Amino acid sequence: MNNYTNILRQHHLKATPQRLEIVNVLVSNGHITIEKLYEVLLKKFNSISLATIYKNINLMIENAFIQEVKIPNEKSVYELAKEAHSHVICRQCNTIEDIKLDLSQTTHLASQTSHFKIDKADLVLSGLCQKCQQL
Amino acid sequence: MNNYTNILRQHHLKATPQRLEIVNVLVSNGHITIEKLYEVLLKKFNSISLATIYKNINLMIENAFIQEVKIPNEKSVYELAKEAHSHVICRQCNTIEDIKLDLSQTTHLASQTSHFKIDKADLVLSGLCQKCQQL
DNA sequence: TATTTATTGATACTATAATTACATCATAAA
DNA sequence: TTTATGATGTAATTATAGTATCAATAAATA
Repeated sequence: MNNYTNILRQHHLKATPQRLEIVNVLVSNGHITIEKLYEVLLKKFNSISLATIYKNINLMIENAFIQEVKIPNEKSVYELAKEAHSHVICRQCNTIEDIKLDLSQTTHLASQTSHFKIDKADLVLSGLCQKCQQL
Repeated sequence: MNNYTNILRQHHLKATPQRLEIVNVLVSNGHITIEKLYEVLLKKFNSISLATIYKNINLMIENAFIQEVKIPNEKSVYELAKEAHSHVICRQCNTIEDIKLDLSQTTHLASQTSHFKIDKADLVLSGLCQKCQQL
């Protein structure tokens, strides 16, 4: 029983090979679209169904195991749930990286000016990654 | 010739009644989905076509006259293009407000840690608006 | 005000995204 | 190892989003 089996069970999800592979892909790729996830899983399970992907992604979201990340001008990607963080995306190659930034000052200031009680900050920074800057 | 006519012409768009109303709705509502925009325009033009909405929204985006805003867990909304700003959304009533925040420190820091050349920051803050806090 | 050119609305269509039903099969727990 | 429960794959289906065509019409300009 590998370690992803435990993670899945903790979220009340049976550890099927398909799910283990989804987790595996999320751990290694980090951020992925439904479409791409299907494509990748097809390599391992040549008869996997898109319905299975959708059913699992939805279940995992319900169980707060993964979360959707909306990217300006792009399709949504999914990532394993973890502590709050922001994202950096390269507009050239679409690489997405997590980045830990302290936004407490910003949200505090925003609370004051807007009179909203703010408890979440979704930040997506766009630009060029190191590689693409050199091209 | 009202003032929206000029704005449209400056963006090389003929000032049709439908377009003037789209601008009008964007100015007063601030942020709106395609769906809702269609709904609202139908009140004024009872035979307006959804195709007209799409054609205009796309044209206006191409002409950098309006822009799409992606909101976590919600449909995209459209707003008039203006100087960079962030958004605050109420998770209860879905009200969206613009907010001007200085993110230069944050993006500068992010550039250093990520080695990305960052030129854009999309920030969506979520919480409860003043009204919904009281309910 | 006549002419050119773009826009509109109607309709049909295409594309993409997501869900359902159900028989078969696998996992987890007894 | 057996059984109950839940997951999978297939296929059909529904939902949602967006585009193309084109005749009629309106806006801009000369």
